[in-house]
Amino acid sequence: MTDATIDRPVPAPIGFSADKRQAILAAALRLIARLGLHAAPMSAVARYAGVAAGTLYLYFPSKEAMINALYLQVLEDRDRSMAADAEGARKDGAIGRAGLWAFWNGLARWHFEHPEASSFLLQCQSSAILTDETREGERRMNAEGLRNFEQAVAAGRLRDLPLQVFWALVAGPIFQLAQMRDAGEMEITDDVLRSTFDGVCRSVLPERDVATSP
Amino acid sequence: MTDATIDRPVPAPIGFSADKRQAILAAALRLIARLGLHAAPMSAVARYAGVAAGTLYLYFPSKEAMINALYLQVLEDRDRSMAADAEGARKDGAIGRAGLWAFWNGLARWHFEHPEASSFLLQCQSSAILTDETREGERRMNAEGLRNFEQAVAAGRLRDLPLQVFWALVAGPIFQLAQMRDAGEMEITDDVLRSTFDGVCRSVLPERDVATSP
DNA sequence: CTCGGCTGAATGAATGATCATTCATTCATG
DNA sequence: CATGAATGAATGATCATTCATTCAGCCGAG
Repeated sequence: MTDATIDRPVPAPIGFSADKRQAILAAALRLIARLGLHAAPMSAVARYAGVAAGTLYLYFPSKEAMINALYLQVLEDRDRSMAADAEGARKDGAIGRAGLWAFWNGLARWHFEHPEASSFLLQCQSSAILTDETREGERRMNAEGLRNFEQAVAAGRLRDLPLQVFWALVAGPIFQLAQMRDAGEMEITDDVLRSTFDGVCRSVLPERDVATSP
Repeated sequence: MTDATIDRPVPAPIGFSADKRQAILAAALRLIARLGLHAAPMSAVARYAGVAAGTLYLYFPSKEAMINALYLQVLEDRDRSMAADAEGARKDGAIGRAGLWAFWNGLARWHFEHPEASSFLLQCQSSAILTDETREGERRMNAEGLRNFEQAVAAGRLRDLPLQVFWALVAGPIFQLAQMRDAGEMEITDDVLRSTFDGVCRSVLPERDVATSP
């Protein structure tokens, strides 16, 4: 038993087949969005993913772990999508109304174009199912955004607000619209997005930047 | 069997003992807030309420019905509390910054002073457990507020926004703060409330009213 | 005032259903 | 043939819900 025998003790570091893992997560997402976190049995996830029940446990140690993994993956998808949308608003963080639009619209559009993922996120966030580790992972993901935020505040390109107040004012309305949409209480039109964004600008931008452009 | 025999076919119209019914609902609220909608078994609700498991079913036909009843009751509590807080802002609907403060602060304070009830509401709203009937009941409860809103818009005391956008801008930030608080990510101080409210004013009040008072 | 029986709220052990999870077995692949 | 991913029936645990039984309080008769 030399040191060399310790090489790659586990052949596949994450899962066996990335496709299958993905199919499982996609099935879980759909079912949880449709039925709710409570009423989505693992057996149904397996059936929907086209695998046997036991297979789920080759990829995830438990249902809770699967949901937590899915949560982080959905967050990553959202971040990636927002980063792509923000291609225009470049580098240094030229906030102002246009920069905020790039950020806000990216977040809003993702939530409205991915209703299942959006519903899943909102359910997880208010359900005591996320572990401390997952919440820690989320915090780490947001570190860069936090840095940009502080920079923008320091440069006077955002009103001087605590980060959490900023997030509540910027993201809170989006999540609220998403929830009303999920409840079938409204449809999200471009007009709704525009007028909500206009309100958000007034709440977090310095006055001189509010009216910069439609 | 005359018509007279039909008198009072059921002695107690709602439940048997209002106290016991209340104890059950209070227990359900605490447990669901602490453990989450999924992990709150009826047996635990019964134990916590100091009654036997079977007793729950003398007061509610099912767990789902119990949760829906609790949801409507919590909404009524919140409305009552907000109405009491708004004693100052009287009659006609003198909105402006002061009137909005009466409304917004009432809503916000209730959510921060009743963390269990607040958490319960947020869980229900994103979990597909509310029936159409319950949602209809909620809509009926909000009818008066809707009328006041339309009046205020017509009188130019609120910016001309669709109702849902208004609600997203006013309530969305509160719910987001409540959720971050529930996740242990922040503490709600008076400063946080003040600066959030300031942002909300900018987003929904006409400019002339934004700076009326702190 | 007292006693015996009656009512129906309350009980909690039992039931049946549903799940998450396991593991002996299968089978495709190298 | 050997490996190990995949299977899916079986397991054990947990629940929501039921129902036969209990018993506290009430009422009419004596």
